[in-house]
Amino acid sequence: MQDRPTPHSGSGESLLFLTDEQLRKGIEAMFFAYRGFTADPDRILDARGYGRAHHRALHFIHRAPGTTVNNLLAILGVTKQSLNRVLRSLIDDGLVVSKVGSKDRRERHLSLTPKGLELERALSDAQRARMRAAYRAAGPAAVAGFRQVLEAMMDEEQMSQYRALRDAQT
Amino acid sequence: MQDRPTPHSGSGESLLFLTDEQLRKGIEAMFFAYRGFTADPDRILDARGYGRAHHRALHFIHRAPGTTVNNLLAILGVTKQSLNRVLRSLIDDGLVVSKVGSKDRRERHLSLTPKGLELERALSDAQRARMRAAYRAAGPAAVAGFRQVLEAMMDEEQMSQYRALRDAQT
DNA sequence: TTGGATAGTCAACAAGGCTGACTTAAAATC
DNA sequence: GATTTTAAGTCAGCCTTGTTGACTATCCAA
Repeated sequence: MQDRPTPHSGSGESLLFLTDEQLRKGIEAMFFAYRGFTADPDRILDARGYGRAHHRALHFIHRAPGTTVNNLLAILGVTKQSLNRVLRSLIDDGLVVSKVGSKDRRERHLSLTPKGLELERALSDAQRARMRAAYRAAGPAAVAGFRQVLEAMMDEEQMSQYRALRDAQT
Repeated sequence: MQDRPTPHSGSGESLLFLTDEQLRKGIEAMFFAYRGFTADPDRILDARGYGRAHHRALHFIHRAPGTTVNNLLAILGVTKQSLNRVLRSLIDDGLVVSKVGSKDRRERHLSLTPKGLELERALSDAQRARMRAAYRAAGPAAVAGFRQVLEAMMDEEQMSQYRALRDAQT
């Protein structure tokens, strides 16, 4: 395997631990871990005929009940039609309700029905359980580092969306 | 799920930081960070008419030159047809070569052409640059924690694939 | 009051997953 | 030597989820 001792990463200030080798391990860890991260919800979704896109919509509607379609669009970073299709099936199946805005009647305010809350709960329970197990196995110090690196990996845009959610509420 | 209390500090304290709130932040951090993680390669791929599937194939062929189709199938976790479609375009475009095995002539051994190496390099340079920036911003201790949590998040299967690649090498 | 901007919907298409059935060639086994 | 298994590839057809572009409804400001 041609992983020579970092031919081109040797900018003088480069810290000792930032070899291409180390970075590559981080990249691959991210790839495989993301698969684990989504595996449990994926199984639940699959059994009910939904996909990851439905999960994302449920998650963020749950997080910010009454949010508008446009809001959700920005957070999910997809196009209107992509979201609309997913939202349509969730609404038709009675998991999400869409209410015309009272102030601005162009807007639709989204929220979960009891049935939607139930599925969201099942999904997030599964995902939290895995996250909890990983956190416990790694310990508090590792968790802090984990979050720091993830946050440093985001774009400005993602960062501000993340921050808004992170600091909101509860 | 192995939710046994782990042998580190006091169990009271170790439970304290595992609130649903903390877990939720971790989940959302993972979601937004993964977007950042793939953003740069996605732009490069898009410009050349490829997708993430092509990136994954190039990455793992680069990592293990001479690997077989079956091998790649296992690592990527997709079906033959799915991989074949992607591989076909990479071969037709002259980025990947498929050579009949000399020992077992049923097998096809895959490797990158100079052109394939060039694209792989562009993609991994971009991804490494982001990872490097994140690592630098977070510091060595955070990086260790980052890797620990990610590894704890994998399934058994992913873990062994990851380990094989991690420990292989040079 | 009209013209532009904004929120949302709908139609049609593409990428990349999937399953299942089948072929070909080679290796392994009986 | 005949049979079975394995590796790879192919065809057909499906689904989800991404895309663009055109359209409707509503609001707001000139």
